[in-house]
Amino acid sequence: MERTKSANRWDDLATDWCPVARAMSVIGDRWTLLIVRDCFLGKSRFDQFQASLGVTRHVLSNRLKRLVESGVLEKNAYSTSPPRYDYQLTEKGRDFAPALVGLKDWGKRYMPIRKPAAA
Amino acid sequence: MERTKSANRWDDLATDWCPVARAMSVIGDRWTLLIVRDCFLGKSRFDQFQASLGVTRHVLSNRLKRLVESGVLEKNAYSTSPPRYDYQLTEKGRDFAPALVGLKDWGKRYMPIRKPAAA
DNA sequence: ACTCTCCGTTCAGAAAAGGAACCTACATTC
DNA sequence: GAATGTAGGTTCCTTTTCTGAACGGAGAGT
Repeated sequence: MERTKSANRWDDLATDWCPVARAMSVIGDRWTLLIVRDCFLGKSRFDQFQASLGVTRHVLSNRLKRLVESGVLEKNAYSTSPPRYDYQLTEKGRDFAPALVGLKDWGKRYMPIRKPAAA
Repeated sequence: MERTKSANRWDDLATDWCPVARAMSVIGDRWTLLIVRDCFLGKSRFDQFQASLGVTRHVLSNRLKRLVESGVLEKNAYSTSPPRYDYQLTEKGRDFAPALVGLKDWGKRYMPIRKPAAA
């Protein structure tokens, strides 16, 4: 593991001077932010995320793992008889709400809905 | 909701029902948001972004192209004698400020600076 | 015993990102 | 007037990540 090299690659964002970059190191990967959005919309289970996003199970698994590691989500067993888990927002995750609202407002204003092709 | 094929892949985000997802279709790719941040910090030229981010020129070129296409940035010739261009935020880009501030605040609060390894 | 659901993991192939060199067009210096 | 430098890219090849689809395990239902 040599580090001490790159000027600033993606994996170094966690230690960047800029708080936006550090935020991106947690939620900047493809799909991650949309998983968090789904959590705000009440989704909490693997298959719910998968159905909602259409992301591959492989990537979803990876993203959930990273979100738990970074303290945005918590993995809880909601059933032990069949071992089942769900993912809940932590305080760190819930406090992401203002940023998400900012993105929502901008998207609402500047990215109006367009139909995919035609009627 | 028949979608004919993909439930919801990355490239379909532009037409998603959710404004956050539509926002992500513009600024959700790796590095894109940090380019926008750099614009807010006064950077405007290709090599400035490249030096600031450490992203490859190839990816940077692609991201700038897409940001111009989506109306977040404008490409202007600031010199014709040596042909030189810079990238400026449009109104759409400038109005991204609240979202960026939301991310900054969250990063500042929940992603404190950690030193890369040790001295 | 067979099937179903939920929560993943594994594998091969496609797409994206990384790294470095190269190119254009002008300006400067030798 | 040939080499050198600078800004803004493009091209090429390798490495990493994502996709798509199948497989697995641990109960539950029938």
